[in-house]
Amino acid sequence: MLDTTPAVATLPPAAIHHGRLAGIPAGAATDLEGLLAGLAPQRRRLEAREYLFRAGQPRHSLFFIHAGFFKTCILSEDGREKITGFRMRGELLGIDSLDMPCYTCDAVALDFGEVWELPTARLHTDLPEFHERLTALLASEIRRDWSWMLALATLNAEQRVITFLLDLASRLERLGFSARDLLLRMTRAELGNFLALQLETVTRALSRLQAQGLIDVQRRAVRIDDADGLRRLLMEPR
Amino acid sequence: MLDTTPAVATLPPAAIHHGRLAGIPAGAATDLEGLLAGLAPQRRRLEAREYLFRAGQPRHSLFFIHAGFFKTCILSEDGREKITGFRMRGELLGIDSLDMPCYTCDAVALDFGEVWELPTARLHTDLPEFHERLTALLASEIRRDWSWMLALATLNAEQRVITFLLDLASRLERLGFSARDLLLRMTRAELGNFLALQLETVTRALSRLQAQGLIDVQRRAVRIDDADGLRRLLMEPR
DNA sequence: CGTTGGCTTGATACGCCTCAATGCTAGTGG
DNA sequence: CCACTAGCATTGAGGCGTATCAAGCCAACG
Repeated sequence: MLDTTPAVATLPPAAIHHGRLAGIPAGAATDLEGLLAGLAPQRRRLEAREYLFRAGQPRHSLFFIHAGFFKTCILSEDGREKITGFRMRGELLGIDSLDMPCYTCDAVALDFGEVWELPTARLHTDLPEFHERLTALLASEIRRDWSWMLALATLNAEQRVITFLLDLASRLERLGFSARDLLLRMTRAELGNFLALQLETVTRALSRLQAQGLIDVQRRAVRIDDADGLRRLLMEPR
Repeated sequence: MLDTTPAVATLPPAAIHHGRLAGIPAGAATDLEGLLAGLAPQRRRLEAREYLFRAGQPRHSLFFIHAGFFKTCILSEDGREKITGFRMRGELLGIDSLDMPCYTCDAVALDFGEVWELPTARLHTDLPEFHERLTALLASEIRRDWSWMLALATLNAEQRVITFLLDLASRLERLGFSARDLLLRMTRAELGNFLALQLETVTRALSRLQAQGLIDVQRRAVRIDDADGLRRLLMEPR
């Protein structure tokens, strides 16, 4: 039987971020969390595929992700869609529309999730020092986006998938989870959308990496067997 | 003889942003400009291809573009490069590294240029209300990046070039210049880099659009003859 | 007037997309 | 407990769009 929590098999129960709501992680708190907890924010739980907000809805709050995985995506007038990022615990949703009356992207839970609602009005009055943090978060989102733009423009399909896996691994590790055992919360189609590839191409890339013995793929469960081998492939011309 | 200022042929001399330094534009000021002029900032002039700053250099200032065109680009460890944007009068350079001790991208003048140096320390003390503006600028840079990520991921070569031309036209128009007569300040290679295409592909796309009578290309001078025709091509599947 | 950097065009190759079929897993209801 | 189903993932075959390589062109400049 496939364990649904491969990423945390070796970690204390407190670190479990998978499983149902009982398993809300207590460990691996970010420093942001302590700051925001002082506001006693409204908490909101979401089910898989539930929208936290949609582009166009009036915006009054930011949301701190306390548990779960989210995607943010934008939609053009003619229906083209792009996932702009996969967001996890410790990140904020809604900062891209801080200066707007309405949200400018959709935020969707990929799994269950819990967010803390942070009305921007209250942030202003109760937590003025937070403004500084917000600037830093905005700037780092820009750098992150640029870095993905670079990756999508200069790497081939296999290299993009590798970049995604290594990025996910390092983010999970920073939260206290295993950097070897990943559980992808998104479909191949969503991954392809984010990486500007077709879902079949993602599948093929994963299969090829597995054939080379670098990773092990069991549908959404990916084990990284040879991170250095993956990094070596990133160095190749294209 | 090719006029080097085709974009402004029908505009008053004050609006000329091309030509040599004598032609620094007086018109089309952004509201930011008035705010910043009060600081009596240090001015700096740059020649074509001159670096305003490079990634890794200690960062103390933002720069307001008073005249000229710039590109910002990032470089990966293994030498892959990506132009993250072309910046013009009224925009700020350096906001992406606001929270860092060093710049995280290169900023290069594509032509002559004049910038106003804004030491962040002074901004804090002398212009506290600017913080709000900065947040808005950061958020809108994120949305702009996302919008380009969408374009690069979902449009074909020709459509990307069209999107670039229409975007440039509208930005120039907002500054008070012609939206029909564009003068590209970047090489085909730079344009290709930005659009995630090879320079030959950019050339071919421009040639094809010209063959359809939608634009007229004379090297860097591009005249938009049928903007609606261009927009119609954007709607097609891909 | 030669040189240089940038632009254009052509021929060919190749990586990814597209379309189609099959497989796998989890969930559902008999 | 076992069909049955629905959704997602995998694999294959073939076509297409862009990259690559190569040659020639053009304008600017010393």
